[in-house]
Amino acid sequence: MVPQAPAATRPPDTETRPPDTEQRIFDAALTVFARKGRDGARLQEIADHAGINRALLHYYFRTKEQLYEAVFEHGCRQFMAGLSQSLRAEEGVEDSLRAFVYGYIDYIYEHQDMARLMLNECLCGGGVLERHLTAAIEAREEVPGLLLEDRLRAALGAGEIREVDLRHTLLTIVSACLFPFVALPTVRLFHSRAVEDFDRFLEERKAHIVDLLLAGLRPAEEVVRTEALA
Amino acid sequence: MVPQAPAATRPPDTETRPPDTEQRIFDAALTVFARKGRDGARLQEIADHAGINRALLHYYFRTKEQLYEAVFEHGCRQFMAGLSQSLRAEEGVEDSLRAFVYGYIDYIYEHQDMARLMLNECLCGGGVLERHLTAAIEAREEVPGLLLEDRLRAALGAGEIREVDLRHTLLTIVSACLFPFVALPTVRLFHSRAVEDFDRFLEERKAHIVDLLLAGLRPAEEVVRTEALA
DNA sequence: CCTCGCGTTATCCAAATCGTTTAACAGTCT
DNA sequence: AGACTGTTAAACGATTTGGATAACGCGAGG
Repeated sequence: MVPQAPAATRPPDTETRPPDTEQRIFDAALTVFARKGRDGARLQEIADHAGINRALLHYYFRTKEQLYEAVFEHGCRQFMAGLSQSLRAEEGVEDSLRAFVYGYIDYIYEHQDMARLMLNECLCGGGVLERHLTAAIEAREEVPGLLLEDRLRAALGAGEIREVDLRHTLLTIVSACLFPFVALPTVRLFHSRAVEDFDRFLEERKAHIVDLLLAGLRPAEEVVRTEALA
Repeated sequence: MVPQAPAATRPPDTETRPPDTEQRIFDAALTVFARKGRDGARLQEIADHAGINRALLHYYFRTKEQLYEAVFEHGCRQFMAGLSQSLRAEEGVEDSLRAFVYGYIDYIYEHQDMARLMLNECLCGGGVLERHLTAAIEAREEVPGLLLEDRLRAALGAGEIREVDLRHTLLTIVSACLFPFVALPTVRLFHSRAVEDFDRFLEERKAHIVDLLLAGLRPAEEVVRTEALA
């Protein structure tokens, strides 16, 4: 009889010293799946990355399919939760936007593999990703970005920003933050800074996005004032 | 002795009726490689997509590696050439930006698989993509976007746009145009329009990007004028 | 102390699948 | 008829997956 996932029996949290093998498998699988994709990934490579025997993968997760599902489910939930938690709520629109961009880029930087895994899912249909995301949405879990959308909507109602399509604006913000990570090899060719000092490149990027967006959303009140004076 | 790629002997263009098998293989391989990646793609699936026998793949391209290389090389060159050709040169900054965004999105729409294939390459290191791109750049081939960068630089020098980092601005534009395609399954969840009527969604997107960018780049001359009047 | 259970490894196995090769077949051209 | 080309069916070897087995180390508990 093959024992079921031992995680179910570990909650008593014995005094043993298993150096968190399950987490190491998660990390290794995430890395390999993100690069090679669901089908391209080899169990042997995952086992090597985790520094364990291949048979142990079957001990924790019976099949490759279940491993992928677990990695995606676990990673997705943790990713979304951690992300929405790291995005502090601010009062004003300007501060909200700045906090989002800075928090988003910082978070993605720390979870690049998860971002790549999600994108990989998108490339091959996105069935699994869609399922998990809709489940997260229906479960009323906090979806990052919706908070910012609310802020923008309020600001738009108050005339603090121009009349723009909020959904498209939000998509543009996310694109500007996320795309450089997933397209890094291409970005490097045109952005020497991203090669020499990636951290500094990201700081420049944050400032640029906030600057461009704030300028793009600012209401053209000066024009009105000018016309009023004319 | 296995015959070399018959394309080399076909230039006499015999009166035979081979319904362009090579092109069908290219298209099928592009589709499958873009979704499953270099390792994840199966020759059987490519053959099925092309409606041919698996052995015929080896008749045209000796190995899977060479097939991938050929698809990438051929597709990449054709993609870049066609793209830079479809981006008409305009005089003013505003028209240049508009032409770029509209042309870029239209072109990507017609070549989504190639875009996805390139991104897939990025996800697994980007070695092949980097090699082909640097080769294209060194060969002085026209790289899409550089023309727009020149226009923006000139406009910046003439004070027609705000003082911004051109490289980051260009990256933001490309991100805003490209990301929705590669992340489509996710976008669909938040953008109902992208599900119901993708074409109309793209039209909205073009208009939004141009609008936001023009507003974000417009110099705050009204403020100056206002101050001058004061 | 011994024994048991659990995490772990080494090893092996059957079945499926993959990439590749070979031989043969059906046309067309000479 | 013979040669050549595009194509297919079949087969080969290597790899991958899922699964099983036995054994080892080691802490917990009797």
